Amino acid sequence: MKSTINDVAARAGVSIKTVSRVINNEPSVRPATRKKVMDAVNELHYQPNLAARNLAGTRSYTIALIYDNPNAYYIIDMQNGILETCKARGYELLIHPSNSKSDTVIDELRALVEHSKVAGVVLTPPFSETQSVIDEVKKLGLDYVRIVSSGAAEGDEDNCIQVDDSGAAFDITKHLVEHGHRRIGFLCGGEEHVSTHGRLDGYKDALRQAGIPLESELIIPGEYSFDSGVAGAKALLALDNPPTAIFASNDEMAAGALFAARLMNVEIPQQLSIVGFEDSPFSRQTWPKLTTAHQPNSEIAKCAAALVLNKARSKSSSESASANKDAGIIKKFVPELLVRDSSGDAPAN
Amino acid sequence: MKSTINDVAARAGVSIKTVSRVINNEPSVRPATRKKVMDAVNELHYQPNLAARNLAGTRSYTIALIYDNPNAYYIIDMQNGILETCKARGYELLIHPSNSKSDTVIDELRALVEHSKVAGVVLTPPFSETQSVIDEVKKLGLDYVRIVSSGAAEGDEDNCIQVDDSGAAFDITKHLVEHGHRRIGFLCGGEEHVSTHGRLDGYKDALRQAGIPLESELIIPGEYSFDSGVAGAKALLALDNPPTAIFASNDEMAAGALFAARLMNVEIPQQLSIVGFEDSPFSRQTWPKLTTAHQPNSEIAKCAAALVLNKARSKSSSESASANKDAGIIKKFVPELLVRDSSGDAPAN
DNA sequence: ACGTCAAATGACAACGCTGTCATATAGGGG
DNA sequence: CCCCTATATGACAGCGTTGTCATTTGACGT
Repeated sequence: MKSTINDVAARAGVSIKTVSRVINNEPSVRPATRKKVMDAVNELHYQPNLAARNLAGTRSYTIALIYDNPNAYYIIDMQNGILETCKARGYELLIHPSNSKSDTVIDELRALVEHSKVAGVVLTPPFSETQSVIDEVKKLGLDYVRIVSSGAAEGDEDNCIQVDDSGAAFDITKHLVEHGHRRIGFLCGGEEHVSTHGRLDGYKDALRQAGIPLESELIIPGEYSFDSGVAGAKALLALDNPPTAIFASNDEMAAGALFAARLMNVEIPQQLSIVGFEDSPFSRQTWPKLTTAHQPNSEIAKCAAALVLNKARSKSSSESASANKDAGIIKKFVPELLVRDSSGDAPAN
Repeated sequence: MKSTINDVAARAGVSIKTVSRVINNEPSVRPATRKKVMDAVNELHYQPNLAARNLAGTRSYTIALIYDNPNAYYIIDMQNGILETCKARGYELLIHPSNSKSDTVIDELRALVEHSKVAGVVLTPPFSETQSVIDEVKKLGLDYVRIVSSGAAEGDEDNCIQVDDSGAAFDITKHLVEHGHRRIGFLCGGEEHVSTHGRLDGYKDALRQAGIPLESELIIPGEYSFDSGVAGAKALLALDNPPTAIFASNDEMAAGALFAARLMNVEIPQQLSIVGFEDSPFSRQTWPKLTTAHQPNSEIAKCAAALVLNKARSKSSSESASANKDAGIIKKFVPELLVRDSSGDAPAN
């Protein structure tokens, strides 16, 4: 039933080693031979056995995704993106949810390496932005890719897929400014997230460029949660001179802001514009639907996976040195403004 | 660094086969020997190599989770539950999102079996309730567990973890009745889901038991989406004699109903009670927070995984026949009523 | 003390593949 | 046409475990 390398070798009339060479894209195989083998492979629908490969080779055919994120939609998108790349290249995905509060990741990482061979890991925030984790991964000699907010890429750009939070926040703010808003409230995400700072920076930059003075009373601390969105919006709307627009650091907070507005009988978007960030399914279920910034998570994941796989592969010397193998891998994403119904012109006043 | 079975054998002063026997819980090992081996295992932190096991044995140490569900929270819960069981028992999880619209699952299932050995699969709705998929899984001789709405368990109870939708819906409806509601609207989920019918049945049963006549105008077809919740609630509230409570088939629809109510200036829960189902994160982000039925998804997943593993294991004859190995595995769950703020006494009238 | 037999243990091949190293083969220069 | 060399191919040994089957051990009855 399941054909092995031996079957292929027999059918192609070569040794199993030659088959191995072909399926691993190693050099030193005559084109004619390569074709014979490929034909046999196709006829038999041969697929190399992963367990055997992992056992025999120095390379591994498994990568791990390390995460701890309460946002299920984000994780699912990540998984799907990585899975796509893995499937295409014959790798396996090991998913590894962990807890960023306790320090167990480090140990788990070690176990992962010792226990089953892992070719590389994809780290998502907050692990991707935690120095101790990064250090350990390096120490273990693992190939890795970090998905991070641009600010956290530092001198490690080669191993990062960046998300340009400040750029996207700039765009969003600019969108509001262009609609005549001059007083724009900003609801911050959690202090500990790098993205929080990036988004705030983008907001500030856009105001500065538009010549609008920063007003600290309009910047409210928060923590990426619905409740903090409600609270923040209430605070803003209670000001003597309330803003005509609110930029919430993510969709969940924006949904909270929307509710606060409804509560206080403020019409959206006629009296107040509200925008979010992330384009989570949330943003389509509020009413009105949220203007937000779309973050192509599964595309990001696909690129991250492709990047780790290339890293892992390039270490295997027998590999034919393909020149620009990283072609097509986008390393910096800027979430795109998505105008929906929760934002509009500033009230005539 | 990474210790192998050989290291353990050497340290314990036995052959590797004996070590193998011990770690696989096979009979015919003297207690004293077993202890020696276990000591060595612990001292060396020995973990059997999965690739080798998969390669050598007839058993496999990988199970797959097959799913196609837009609800990311549900999937994540499932994954976490299964992962917990797997980790505890030294298995690996292969996640396999698929598309229920196209018929590719069947082929993918075949590939899964041929390609990498898989000990068993956990099927979630809708695959778990699709006959062609179930048939194929059986044909492939795979061990499987289906997570299904009770109605779909038929004569296959041994392979099912059931969720008692009708029972939970009964409880929810009863809760409303006990608060004096006599006219209760029901927003249906999608026709194609078995759970839709189960939930509706529970609603009907509760009314019947309370001696409340069924009124077809109060039962609105829908499809488990926010929009359909909005539409359904609007329709109900527009009736000449509108209901005093609305039972939405899931939280998303309930959120929609909440919005429709706000729109029409209906106070919740003073003028109208609204309840959902599922206890998704949604239900805590609406305002007021939703009364709903809590479905312990990760617990369900844990049991499902334990069940497949037991099945897979029992086929290995060398296994010491542990009597009631399925002890502790719950095979029928009834989601539990969770009263929050969106439901209350029927208006005095 | 001895034979008996089930229970306990071990030797060894095999799983499907890759890495190493030896061997064969094809061109190119004399 | 032969030798040399680079290139192409193959033989074979592992990787860490389990399955099979042979061998040893110990408890028991005599």
